[in-house]
Amino acid sequence: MDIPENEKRSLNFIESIIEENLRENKNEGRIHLRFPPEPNGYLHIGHAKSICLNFGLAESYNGLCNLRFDDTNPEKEDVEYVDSIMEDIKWLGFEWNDKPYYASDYFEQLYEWAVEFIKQGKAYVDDQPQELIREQRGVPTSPGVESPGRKRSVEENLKLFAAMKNGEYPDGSMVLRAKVDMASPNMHMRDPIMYRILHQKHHRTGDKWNIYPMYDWAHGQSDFIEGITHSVCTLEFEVHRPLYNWFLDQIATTSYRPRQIEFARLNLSYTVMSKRKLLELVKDKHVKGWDDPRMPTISGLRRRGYTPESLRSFADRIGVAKRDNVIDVGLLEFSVREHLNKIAPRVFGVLNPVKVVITNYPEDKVEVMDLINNPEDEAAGSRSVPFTREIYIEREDFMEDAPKKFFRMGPGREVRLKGAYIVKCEDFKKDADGNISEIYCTYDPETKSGSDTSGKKVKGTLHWVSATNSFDAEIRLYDRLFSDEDPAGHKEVDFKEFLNPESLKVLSNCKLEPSLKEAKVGDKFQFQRLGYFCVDKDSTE
RNA sequence: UGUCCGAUGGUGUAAUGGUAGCACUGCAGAUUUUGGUUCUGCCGGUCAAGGUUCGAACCCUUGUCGGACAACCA
Repeated sequence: MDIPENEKRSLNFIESIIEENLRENKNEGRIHLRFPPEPNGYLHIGHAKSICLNFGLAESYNGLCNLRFDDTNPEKEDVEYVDSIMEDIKWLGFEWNDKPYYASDYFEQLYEWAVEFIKQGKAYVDDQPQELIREQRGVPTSPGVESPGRKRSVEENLKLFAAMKNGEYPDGSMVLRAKVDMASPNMHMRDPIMYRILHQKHHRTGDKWNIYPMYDWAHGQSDFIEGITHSVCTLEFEVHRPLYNWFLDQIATTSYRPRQIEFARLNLSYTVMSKRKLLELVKDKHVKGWDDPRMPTISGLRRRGYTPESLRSFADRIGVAKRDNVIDVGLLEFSVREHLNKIAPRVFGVLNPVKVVITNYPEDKVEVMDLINNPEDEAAGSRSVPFTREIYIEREDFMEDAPKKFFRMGPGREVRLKGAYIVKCEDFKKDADGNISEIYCTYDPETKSGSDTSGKKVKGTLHWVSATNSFDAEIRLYDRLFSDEDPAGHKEVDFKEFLNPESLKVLSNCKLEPSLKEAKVGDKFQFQRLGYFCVDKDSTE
């Protein structure tokens, strides 16, 4: 990376740690990260932050980044999620090292290590009821009490553990616990559970296992097996770190150690981020699926028209630190607009049309106007837009009694039709309900766009679409899903109470310029003076 | 009454003992055939009190506030 010294970006705290480790040649100077999603839901913008962080760190330090599915809880996990996760990471533009890894691939090794633990007296089977174990663990402010299982002989433990594995006991009847310290002020050190009995089919290992490792026993060991050097996770795992290190110290035989580093997860205003709540929105049909354009999922944002670039620049902008944060959702929205402004072709679309008749324009004439596609990008070229006697403009662009600051059309006012002529409103007609039904204008032939010889200056420029050379389309207007800044932050009120009833508006009678006929699913456009739109996957001819 | 973590404008994030900067937002203006974009300017901040030091956002102490931890979830 060739960054001039004076423009050198300052390091975030994780980069500082990495550079320090590089200087001291820790782990032979290797940099190896991993992104470890549990395949129990779709990835959201918070995961995008983590993906950009982990894969980005690997990129900038010439290291590697594994994709590892943390699939140790078959009750919640599914291949559907595995597939969507891989798709989202690829779409974001990152490549994982080698192949997708799975914690479930290490079940055998984990089991062997556990047996070793038992032999060394570092683990024991506890057959007490779950409630009792929980009770004995105590509370953070006072020590727990030791389980009678602690005194079980190695032989007995070995026998019991093998029987657990062989499916001889029912779910929940026994666990394997590490013998650490029941008096530790850190709850995670109070003889943590390493294995539970679960007669549950796993999406990869099938019926092979009747016991499954817990997070703490699986995660650090997986890092270790894969040679991970920096294991980046979110703040809530901070208290797990002593246990993470303790387990590693028991199994490591060299100085190599992965190091767990915690950062603050992303919070976004006006949205919910927990997988549980997102799942609830999907299940209760408040949205049309995980990829509903209002969802903060990566697939939802993609469908909404976000680009990978915009998400990556967003991730850059929000930074990485350890303090809790709430990012203004406006910053995310800014990031797409910023990118789309540069790449999206400008087109004309009239969402809420009202007809305008240009009375002095020949009835059958069709003039082909040449319009610039993108003022931000000369290479984008231009396109043809037909201009005719009858056109549509936006209903909101006409006002019968217009105030001074209203620069658009009104009786007696002149405005420019962008890329065409300056027209003057001469008259209008209303229907029985008092709505404007038709507007009558005259145009000035001297004012043709690009060859204007009139010298006229007008305040307003409107977009328009030919009434005879356009087509109808359904347009969906999306707004924020929640009307409250922190929908999940109210103890007494369910977050769903804050659902924005106006988050989706479907407009059916919109008029689009002919060039849009060619548009394909995923294509993004700026409807001039309106905003950005993209072709949805369920679009029809 | 425990342990751990954190605290810089409205929101994020830099400054790592030496001029508190950047981005978003907001406000004002300029340009503009998008009330867009772009450009310029402005508003606005070191949680508190002590200490160390020539000098502290930064180091120390105490306090305050916020968060995490008591699933056979991750």
